[in-house]
Order: sequence, then structure tokens, then C-alpha cells
Amino acid sequence: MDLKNKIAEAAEHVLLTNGLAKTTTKEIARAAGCSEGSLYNHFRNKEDIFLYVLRGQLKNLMGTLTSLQSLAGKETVRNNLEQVALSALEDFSNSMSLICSIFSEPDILLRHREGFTLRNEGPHRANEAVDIYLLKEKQQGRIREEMDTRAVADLLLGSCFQHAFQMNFLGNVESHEERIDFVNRVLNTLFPGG
Amino acid sequence: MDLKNKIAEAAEHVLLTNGLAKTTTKEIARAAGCSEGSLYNHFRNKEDIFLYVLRGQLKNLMGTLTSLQSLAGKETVRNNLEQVALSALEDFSNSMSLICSIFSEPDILLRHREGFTLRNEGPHRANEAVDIYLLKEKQQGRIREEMDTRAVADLLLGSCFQHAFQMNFLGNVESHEERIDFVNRVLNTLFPGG
Amino acid sequence: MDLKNKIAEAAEHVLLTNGLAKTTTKEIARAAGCSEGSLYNHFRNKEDIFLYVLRGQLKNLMGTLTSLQSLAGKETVRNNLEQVALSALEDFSNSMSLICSIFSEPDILLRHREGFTLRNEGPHRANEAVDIYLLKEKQQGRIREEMDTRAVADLLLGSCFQHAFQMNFLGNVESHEERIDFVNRVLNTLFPGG
Amino acid sequence: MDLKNKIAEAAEHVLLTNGLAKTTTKEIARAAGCSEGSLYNHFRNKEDIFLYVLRGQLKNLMGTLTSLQSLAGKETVRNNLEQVALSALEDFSNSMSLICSIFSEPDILLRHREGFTLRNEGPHRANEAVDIYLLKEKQQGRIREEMDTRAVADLLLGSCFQHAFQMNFLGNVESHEERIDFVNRVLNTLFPGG
DNA sequence: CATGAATGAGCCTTCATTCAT
DNA sequence: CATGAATGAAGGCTCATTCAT
Repeated sequence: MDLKNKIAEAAEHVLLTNGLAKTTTKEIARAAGCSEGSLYNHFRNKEDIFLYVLRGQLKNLMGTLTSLQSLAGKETVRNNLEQVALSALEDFSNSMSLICSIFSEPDILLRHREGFTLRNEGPHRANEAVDIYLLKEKQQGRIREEMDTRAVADLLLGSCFQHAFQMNFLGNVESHEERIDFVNRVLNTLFPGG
Repeated sequence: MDLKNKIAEAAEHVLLTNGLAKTTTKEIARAAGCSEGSLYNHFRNKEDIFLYVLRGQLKNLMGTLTSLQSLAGKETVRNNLEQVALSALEDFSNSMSLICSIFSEPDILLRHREGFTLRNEGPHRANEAVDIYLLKEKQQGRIREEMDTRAVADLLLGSCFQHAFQMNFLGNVESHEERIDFVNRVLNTLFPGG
Repeated sequence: MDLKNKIAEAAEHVLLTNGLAKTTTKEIARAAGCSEGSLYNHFRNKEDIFLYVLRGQLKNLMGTLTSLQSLAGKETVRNNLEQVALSALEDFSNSMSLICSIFSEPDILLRHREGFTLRNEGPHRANEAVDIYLLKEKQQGRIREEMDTRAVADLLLGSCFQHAFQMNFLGNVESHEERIDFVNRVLNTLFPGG
Repeated sequence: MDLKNKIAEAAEHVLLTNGLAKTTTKEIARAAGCSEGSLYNHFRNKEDIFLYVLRGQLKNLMGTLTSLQSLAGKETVRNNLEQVALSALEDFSNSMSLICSIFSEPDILLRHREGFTLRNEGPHRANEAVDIYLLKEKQQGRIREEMDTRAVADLLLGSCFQHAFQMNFLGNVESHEERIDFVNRVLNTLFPGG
């Protein structure tokens, strides 16, 4: 791995461990095993390191969501959504503190926003992706015609998002089983028939 | 108003304007119209100012939810939930950046956690409160016996929470009508019959 | 006791406990059981409090030394000097940290100096007093004619002073017996015959 | 000279000029011709700078005393002690205000104590060294068998110490001749025969 | 005389960034 | 490209002193 990504990984680790406010260039350099000066050979400044790390977040979730599109018509809808929800729960949990940190630095938030507007990315894309998947299933007649697919997507991912937020906020770590439980109760409510 | 609350209000304003990272004692003092030294006649340190402001945020949300309890049996369930959802959407929106900022300072998060654990508060109490309200309605036979009330609460508040998060994140400001739209689509999906 | 002396005693206590550098007006007021503002009704400023306390140091020793003068011709010289040396050892020990502290604030040292120059006081007066006493004894023929009385005074008080300094510096606390031992060895050397 | 020692020398100068209480990092940096930030590239904090300077003071004194050991048997005892006393007088005089300052900051005193306890140093070692020297001379029969060597050491260095203290305290600066006078009167008294 | 909130100057320290090697 | 000493701006906080009550 090249030094640039080594630095990014080190930065991510420090960010998750110490929080954005206590993530100093000295700490990042130490964690990356290089000098502070080296950071500036690969990034313009500290802000850029953070934005680079930020862009890497939710990558897993987005992967799950693109592969979700091709699942339309396969397995059961319920099963597919369960996988998505679990993936979301995990990724939200891992990235939560990093993504939330951004609110402490409006300048960075602005730059980050501009960045993903350009690349047509962003956290709202996740809900959109689930919506699109559900529309495909509707076309195939696997879900009721009158279902508001966007609302379902918002309810499903929204509850996962808030759940992950609260677990992080409370300092709780959930087991996989607990997550499955949560997802099932939520899906049972959204799809009463099963 | 005494200087303590003047300082707290000033701090809240600066926090929402500049973000936690750029909220300096100098800035707070300027906004409060007092000297920096005065801050320390009313708070032990800067962290305590932030925690004080933070605690105020939670209070708004909890106020809405305690008043919800007395609504059980009155109006329609649907109507009551709409009011709650709209209130939540507004409160979440106002507090989001402040509450999220806390993730950038794990030390503060820890202290905040200890604080509301002691006072039996916390963001999770919101979902609990909606759950309790729904249980009351169930006892009165106004909602189906087999409904998983906790799951409904998690879905409703979760979707509002994430929605508020994304609006803040994207820098969008919603009108009251847009919020009503969102809430209705979500409630229609949760209560298909109306 | 009037408040002025209550403050002075409190200040002395804080000075001996926390050291000059950490002796704040807030601490003094707390120890004196009054408000910070009250300090300024009895002293012009903090420096004056310190000077007032300082002037009270070595009072015991100076008392011993004035009463020493009237002992010329009574008891044995050796016995009288032992009492003086023990008194010096004790007073030096009690006042050492306070008196030494003054070197950290040349301004105060200067003012203190001017003060005791005016009043014809000062630490060197102690040696002078022993010298005078010895001269009286010499007049009465109780010590050898050729003895350099000032040198004896300097040796005796000097060794006591340094001893007290070192005990304070090392953080050792001596028993009365240990002090008697020290004084006797020193006196035995100065007056070989006894 | 590297910057670390440049800073230490500057600090020593400021300490001797302004006193510990008014020795600020800004002043040290100015005297060292570097930025305040640079201080922290070479010392962990201001306290460490002071301890470093302090340790240097003791070194001078100890140097004098180790070289004394090799003089046993050479020249005359009286002559050797005169040299030691003069050296001590000078070293004490130079270091007095610095060493005394430490009493104004008990925390620093504690750390300094721990430091020299570890390294088996300390101000009391000086008296010990003179004692050891005298014991050697006694073994060679150059001083009386019944002499209490430790007491002699305490008397000699004690009187020099207090003398240096008083000169500093009174703001007097002695000429070399005056010092020689003082030392001779003291030595004549300790060694009546010459 | 007593009070204690308000003050503001000044202190120590941190930290992102630069640059000569 | 790598380094790490040097920088200097800025931050949080302390504290002696004042003054209206």
C-alpha cells in the first residue's frame, strides 16, 4: 500500500479512537509511521486528509446497495431487505462518529457537500437505492402496487440509522443476533404479511 | 435574564453558527456581551458550557413527548402521531448539528452520557415515550392488538431522525408543508388503513 | 482578633502550605473565611499581605536574642548559646520556605529590604546580637580574650541556618533530640574545652 | 551550541534577572532568540526548563567538591579549606536566588528532590564531601584525631551558606578581598592554632 | 466595612504548516 | 520524496483588582 493510503488509514483509526477534535497531525503521523512533514507530500492540508477519509465511509453499504439492484426478482423481497438493513446497521454503526463529527466543522461539511454533489453521491443516495430496488420489485409484481416505496425505504433505513446513532451515543455494542432481532421486528411491522 | 443563561444562549448561537470546533471562549464572550473571564464565574470550563447547552436541547424534545402521554384516547391516534412526528422533525432539525458535534469530542460524549444516565434521560427515551403512548392506545383498543408498538415507534422516529439528519447534512431547509408531506407518507405506510 | 490579623494568619498558612506561587487571593480569603473584596479593605494589595506576613517571621528568634543580652554573666555561656542555637534552628525551620520564597519575586525582596533597613531590622541582626552577647561575656572574662566573637556567631548561626535549609529542602522533619545532637556537636567543636 | 542549551542559558539569565515568578515563556523565548513554540520542541513544559537549569547549578558546586578529594595530603589543610570555602561562597552566591526560588513552588521542589534522590545528589552532599576530605586528612595525621570532622564541615559550609544568603538578601556584592577576609576569620576560629 | 460578580491582561501550551537539509 | 525543527497564531484559563450594592 502506498503511503497516501497508509496515512488515510492511520487517520481513520485516530479519528475513530480520539475523535475529530483530538485528531492532530502529530497523532496521524505517528500512527502512519511517518513524519508530520510527509503528510504534506500527499495531502494539501489536514482538512483534505479528513475529506479523503470521509469519502471512504459507507463504501460497503453503497456496494451492498448497487448489488441489491441485481437481486430484484431473486430470493424473497423480505430476505433482500433484511440483508440491506443488516448491512446498513453495520456500516452506519462504523461510520457514525466520523460522519457526525463533520457537524462540528461547518467548513468541512460545506466542502464535503460540494464534493458529493459533483459526484452525485451522498447519504441520501442510500434511501434512493432502496426505493429504486423496490420499484423494480413492484414492476415484477412481487410487492403491492399501492405501496409507497420511497416511504418504505425511508422508514427502513431511517430506523436503522437512528438505531445505530443511539447505540453509538449510548456506547452500547450490539451482537449480530441483537441486530437481526431489531431488523426483524422492523420488517415484520413494515410487511405484516411477511 | 441572569448572565449564566445569557452566556448559554450566546454559546448555543455560536455553536450553531460556527460549529463546535470554532466555538471559542472569546467568541462566546463577545456574543454574550461580557468578558472572557466572566464565563468562568458561571461555568467551570468551556466543556461545561457546552454540556449545559446540550442538556437544554434534550429538554425541548422531552417536553414534546411528555405532553404526548396525556393525549392517549383523545383525537385520533393518527393525528396525535402526526403532531409528534412534526415536533420531532423540528426538534431533531434544530438540535442535530449540536448533538452530532459531540461525536468529535469523545470525552464530552462520555460526560454527557454519564449525565443523562444519572437523570434517566437520553435520546432513546424519545422512542420509549412513543412506545408507551401507543401501548396506552392499545389498552383503549384504538390500535390493533398485534401491533409491535416499539417497532412502530422506532420506524416513525427513526425515519424522522434520519430525514432531519439528511436535510441538515445537505444544507436543505424544508417548509412546513414539505415536512407535513413527509410525515404523511410515512404514516400512511405505517397505518395503511388510515 | 481583628480581621486584618485573621487575614495575615490565613495568608501565612496558605503560603506555608501551597507556596508563594500558588497563594492566590481567593485561597487567602477562603482560609480567612471572608470575601476576596475584604482583603482590600485591610491591605492595599496582595504584595502588602505578603510583606506583612514576612515581617512577622523570625519574631520568636529575635525575642530570644533580645532576652539573650540579659543572660550575659548568668548560667554558662555554653548553655546560653545552646538555647539560642535551638531557638534559631526552630525558627529558621519554620520560616525558611517563606523567607526563601522572596527570592522568586525581586520586587518584593526590594521592598522588604527597604522596610527593614528603615526599621534597622533584618536577618543579619541575629548574628550581630550573638556577637554582642559574646562581647559582653568577654568583658566579664567568661570567654577567651582572643576569640573572634563575630566569627563564632557566624559559625554557630550559619551552621544552624544551613542545617534548617537542608532539612526543609530534603523534606525531613527533625525531632527535638536530633536538633539537640546537632547543636551539641557544633558547640563542642566551637568550644573544645566545653 | 544547540537550541536546547541556548534556551536553558536564556532561562537562567531571565530567572536571575526577573525572579522565578516573573519568568515567563515569552521572556525566555525572547532571550533565547527563538519562538515560544520552540521551547516545547526541547522541553515538555516550563517546569522542565527550570529543573534543567537547576540541575546545572548543582553541578558547579559538586565539581568543586570532587576535585577537593584529590587534594588530601597536598598543600596545607588550611589552604585547601580556604579554597573550598571561597568556591562555595561564590557558588552559593550565584545559585542562591535560583535555589531559594524553588520554595515558592512546592511541586517543583518535590520533583527536584526526587530527581537528585535518584541520582544520589543534593545540597547535603557538599557537607558530606568536606567531611570525607577531612577524614582523609585525619588518616594521614594532618589533623587532630579527636576533631569532629562532620561538625567542622557543617560549621564551615554553614557559615559560608548563610553569609552568601545574607549578602544576596541585602543586595550586597562583595569583593574577592572581603570574601577572603570572611573565610579567614572563620577558619582562624575553627583552627585556632593556624 | 463586607461582598462577590465582572473584568481584562497575561500566561502556558497546542498545533497546522513550512522549509532547509 | 522524507524529515523534523522552527514557527506564531490562537486557544483556554487564572487571577489580582475594582466597584456597585
